[in-house]
Amino acid sequence: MARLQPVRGTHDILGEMSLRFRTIFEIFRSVAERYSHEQIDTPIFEFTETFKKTLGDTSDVVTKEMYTFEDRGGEQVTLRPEFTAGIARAFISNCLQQSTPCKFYSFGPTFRYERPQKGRMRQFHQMDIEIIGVAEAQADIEVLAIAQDLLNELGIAKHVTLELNSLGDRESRMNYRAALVQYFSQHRDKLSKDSLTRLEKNPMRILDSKDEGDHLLIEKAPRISEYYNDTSKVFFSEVREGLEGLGIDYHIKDRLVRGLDYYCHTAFEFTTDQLGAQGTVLAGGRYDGLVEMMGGPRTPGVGWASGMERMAELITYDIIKKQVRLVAIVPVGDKSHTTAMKIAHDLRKAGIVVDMAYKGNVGKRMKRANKQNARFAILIGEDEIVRSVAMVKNLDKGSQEEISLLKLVDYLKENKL
RNA sequence: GCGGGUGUAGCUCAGUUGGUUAGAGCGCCAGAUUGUGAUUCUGGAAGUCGCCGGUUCAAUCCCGGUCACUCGCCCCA
Repeated sequence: MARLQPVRGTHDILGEMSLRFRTIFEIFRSVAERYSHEQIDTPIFEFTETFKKTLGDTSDVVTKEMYTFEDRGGEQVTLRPEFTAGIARAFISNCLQQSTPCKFYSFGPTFRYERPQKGRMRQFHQMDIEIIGVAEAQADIEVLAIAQDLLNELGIAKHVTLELNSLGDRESRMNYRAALVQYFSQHRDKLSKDSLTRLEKNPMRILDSKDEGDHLLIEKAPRISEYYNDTSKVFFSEVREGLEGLGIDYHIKDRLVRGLDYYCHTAFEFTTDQLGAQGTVLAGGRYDGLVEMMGGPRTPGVGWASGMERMAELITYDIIKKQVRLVAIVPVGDKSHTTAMKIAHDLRKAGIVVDMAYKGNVGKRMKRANKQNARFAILIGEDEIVRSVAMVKNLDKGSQEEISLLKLVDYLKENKL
């Protein structure tokens, strides 16, 4: 059969996957709102400049991963490859510096033109948390607490570990970066090909290299902790103490880095070994330079993003929010249709989930009810109509009894729909 | 963007050392059972063997290209 395929790297979300998404989002929303975060929805596309300015002209995301096009008015626009830039733009556009701290959560599709693999699509969905306007480490701690609560409630915390690092403030990071460049430049001949490119473009990323040969060099490379100035040290220890106070476990991974210039201090990733090469389930950090870089007032910020598809792979079936079990209305004989419809309508108005098939004899309709995992089938024939009753069959038990139409709603509710 | 693997029914997969009608299980549809489902039994539909081209008397099978998926790299959620 000739297939109509969706665009490469995009997927339809339906059936069980849709249930998984909904479960994840509802838990996310519930956790975020408990921390008094408010929802913000920014457009899924922005002027290309918004992303270029913040992500940098040389980053991979900008150079090869953006979905960019010219609209009919001649504007260069880009489908968002991440949330933070759009939210920071919205912060500036809406003059929200007047109402800091801004605690946001957001959710939606995100686009990167990449080669698809497991856990990596061209259109994927992220959940996002940001606190803008707070320079204190409490914000970092709180944002991590949200993440931890989310993972706990999704039942996947046991498969995930928090890797934590500090990049230090700007001064510390610049000094460290210089030291790294100097060190690796002395060992150019031993570096992998990829790492030679990184040395030019993004030297700190060498620390994350998967190349065996690089590992030996990385072992002896300068450590970022040796370059923290006093403010950086204090800030990092505040974050760590805060996490310990809340009982949030973490592992310091001093090779965890961020390439982009606006990142500072806290950087973290929740990773799992259950998703192949794409082990990062949730990641973020502090970005004190971002809003200013976009042309807004100097404003600190911290946040994270999490990939829903990756989460959806990890959650187990028992946590998935099941669809409410429905009641199937089964008219018996053509003359019962109108009354059956009316009963279905009344039950729906009472908040009960009802399905009535469009055709078929009783046997077919019962089969359908069973396939839909209905809890009750309600048979309504002329006989019942005359006596104002319904034959209610419990499909789990196989038993059935006549219930007065007047008591039907109460009966169904009592029997836990 | 780079390298490897895979592509047969809605799903999971057999199969053909190139040969005439391509199979199974599950699912789906129908009947046994026109006022009672999940079990059972019987029957049925469903495939241009991913697509295009090449080699051949003959290609689902061999070769090339292409598309999609997949594993890894780059990078990232």
